[in-house]
Amino acid sequence: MYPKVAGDFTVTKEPVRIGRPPLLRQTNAQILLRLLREAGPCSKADLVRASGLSAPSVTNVVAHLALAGLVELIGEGDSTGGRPPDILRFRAERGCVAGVEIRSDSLRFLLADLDGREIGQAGVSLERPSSSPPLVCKRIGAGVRELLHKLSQPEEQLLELVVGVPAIVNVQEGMVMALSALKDWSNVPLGALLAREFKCNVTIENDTNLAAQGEYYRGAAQGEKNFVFIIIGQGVGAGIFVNGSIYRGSQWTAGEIGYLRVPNISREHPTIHDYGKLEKLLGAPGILKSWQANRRGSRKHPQVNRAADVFDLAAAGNAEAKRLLKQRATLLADIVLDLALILNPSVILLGGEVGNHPRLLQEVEILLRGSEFGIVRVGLGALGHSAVLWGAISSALEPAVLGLLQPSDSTGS
Amino acid sequence: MYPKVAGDFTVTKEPVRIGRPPLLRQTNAQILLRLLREAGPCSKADLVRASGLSAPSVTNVVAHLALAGLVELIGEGDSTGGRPPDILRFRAERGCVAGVEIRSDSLRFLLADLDGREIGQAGVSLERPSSSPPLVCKRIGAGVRELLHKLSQPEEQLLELVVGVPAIVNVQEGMVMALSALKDWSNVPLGALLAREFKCNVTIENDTNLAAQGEYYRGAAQGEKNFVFIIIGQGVGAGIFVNGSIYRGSQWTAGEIGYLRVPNISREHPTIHDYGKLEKLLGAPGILKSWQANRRGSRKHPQVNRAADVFDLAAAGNAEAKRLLKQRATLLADIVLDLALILNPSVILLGGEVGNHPRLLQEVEILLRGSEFGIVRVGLGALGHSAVLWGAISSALEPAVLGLLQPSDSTGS
DNA sequence: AAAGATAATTATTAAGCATTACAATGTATG
DNA sequence: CATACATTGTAATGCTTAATAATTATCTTT
Repeated sequence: MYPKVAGDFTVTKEPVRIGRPPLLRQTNAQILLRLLREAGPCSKADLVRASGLSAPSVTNVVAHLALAGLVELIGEGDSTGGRPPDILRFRAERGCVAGVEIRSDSLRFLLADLDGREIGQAGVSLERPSSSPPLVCKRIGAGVRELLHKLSQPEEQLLELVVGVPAIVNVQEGMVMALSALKDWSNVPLGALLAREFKCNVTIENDTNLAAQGEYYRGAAQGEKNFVFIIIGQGVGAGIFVNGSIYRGSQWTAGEIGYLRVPNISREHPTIHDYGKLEKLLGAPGILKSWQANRRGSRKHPQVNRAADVFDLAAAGNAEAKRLLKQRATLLADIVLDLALILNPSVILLGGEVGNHPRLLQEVEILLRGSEFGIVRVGLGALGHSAVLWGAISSALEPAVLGLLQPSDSTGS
Repeated sequence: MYPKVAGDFTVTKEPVRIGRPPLLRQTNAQILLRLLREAGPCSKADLVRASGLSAPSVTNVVAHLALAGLVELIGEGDSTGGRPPDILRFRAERGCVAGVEIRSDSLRFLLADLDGREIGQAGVSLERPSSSPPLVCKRIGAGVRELLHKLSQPEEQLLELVVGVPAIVNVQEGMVMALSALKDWSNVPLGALLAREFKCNVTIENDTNLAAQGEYYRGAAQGEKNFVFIIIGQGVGAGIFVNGSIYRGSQWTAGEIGYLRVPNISREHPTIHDYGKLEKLLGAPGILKSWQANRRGSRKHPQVNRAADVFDLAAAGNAEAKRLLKQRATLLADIVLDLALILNPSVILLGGEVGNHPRLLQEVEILLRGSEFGIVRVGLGALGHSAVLWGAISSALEPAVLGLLQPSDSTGS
């Protein structure tokens, strides 16, 4: 009497996350592991109180976690009037994760255990500034392997690798889509290339996004679920955090604020292979250029090497430098206000060679004073150059641990 | 040997979502119900195939759903070579949800069943433009009750009420924080006030956010997980969708783009109780004011009543109107580009009395042509005035159905 | 009319958590 | 120093839920 509709179901895309019995223990294993990692070593009884699970369940889950090598007993604790507890510990040495930062002229590596504690660092410089993708992959493979070996970590220990690239990145497919600095880095399947070098999972991510993640993980944005990290160095970019995680947009280009139209910026159409007008002014080269253009060789106009030197001169009282600083701060204040109005973040952090200067922050704060709307705390990033690597480590930790939890399904019983 | 750490756990904020046995059936009930609602009436066998669950489990879950009144048998279907299936149906009439829109001079009501199908509409005008909160609450109570009665829905049928307000809203606490139009609407606990009128759950939300939700639900943004809906009427505001849901920011003020600093806007500090400079230009009053200021009573400058009339004149070829249109379109194009650069949405929709004009869209599209960056599809909202109400209905549906699913826990057995 | 196919139900088995009972090992106290 | 009491952890049993297998019901096909 009613038409068949079975066919409609075949279009269901995902396999549907069904609730089978093992789901319960997996869920509880995640919860107990998280509690253990957050609270540090503790007893099963502590976990019982913290989780709300019954004691036998905790015992059962802990046994499975121990079998997966994620947890171990480290002896007895002090008694509090009864049987002394067996103290459990998260085995952070069960595996390690690696963060890689690709810069225009060098590579940086950071290795950390499953608690996110640094095991070792390394770096190599790329002889030619614009090396080809396959060569960079080889260098990354060699660099990470060397670091592992130096720290006597067998290669199987490496569970997750996250790479930060100064480019627009399709994270899902591991594709580097466009890189303003290097022309031959368009549509490079970096994830696939690196997957050949390592057996572990490889993730490619935009470096600015990772820097924001790093500040969230152990920098100036801890606990801030919605914030923006503006990085001003050679170019200008922003990492946007929304609901506690990186926001990438619909085509992976969120946060490309180098082309923003703010007051005092002439209108022009953004193009991919060139810096935006705003970026040209606010970036380090733009500041140096402006300084040199006005330079008359006097003592009031000393030679400088870095953009930050100009700001230092301003701090020292140099009038011309102060004028330049104020001009750039005005630009930045407009960006900050626009971001605050659109996104209403709890804080906007400044970073990068230019952005990390205290005097610049101070000027911006003065310019923003008096607003009733778009109020936002502005601050400096706390991690400096290492923000990207720590963001990579941070992104790698969760999938690494989850990966170790899944096989416990098959090893069960 | 090791210090006690039990105390650390007491600071754990949430009660922790533990995995107890009932979780499984709840999860599966949600999944089956979603499948049934998406695919329309079907048999248990169809659900078995679609979900991956076993037939007995489906039978069990369906029995519970039927007990909760969410599902019913509507007879036998056609056989496909064997026993004819019992066709199941989602009982959309199990309850209803209401959407309310508070405008400066009127209230609008919309009632829908659990399938989101309209049951009825109503509206009342507020005699005084700035009515006090308690009075508005009474009007809402009376209006919704009257509508329910007219449609012979018992009051217990109403499961969820969502109210859209043209103000900044703390959704979590149901507080109307600030309303630029009405001065006495600061820090009004509208949620608490309305909770006295109705026994069901009440949610307060910003009207622009709800309008975006509406366009996502059944308008021009269906399937767009990241988009922005710009509404230009009296003022200017934006509803931001991120990862498939409303983004509200850290202090509920995301999308307040009326104060944005774009080119050709003089810098000023945003204040809460006044429109922003940009808002003053782009809003309907600003357009009318500009038109009237240049007006010389000639045939080339006819009297107009609405801002959209000016755009109509531009479409008809009036040179002065075309100039005005282009000027405003330039402003809007700057906003659109900035939003596209920061958020990289898949589409930006225009709506509201002014924003919904095709000629304005056309001009903006022309101005944005040529950009390689910040490319974004621009379009018009499809729902017009009813977007807010449909957004309210959309937001109400999920919690309403989930609310009916929970008690099935206690009614079990 | 008999055989085969599809739908739904009814045991039966397996996995997982809660409750209860109990063993192990301390502290507190007379 | 011996006993009572507190705390931790484990073992045994029962409840919830889902998967598997077997059974029944009903229709189509030959």
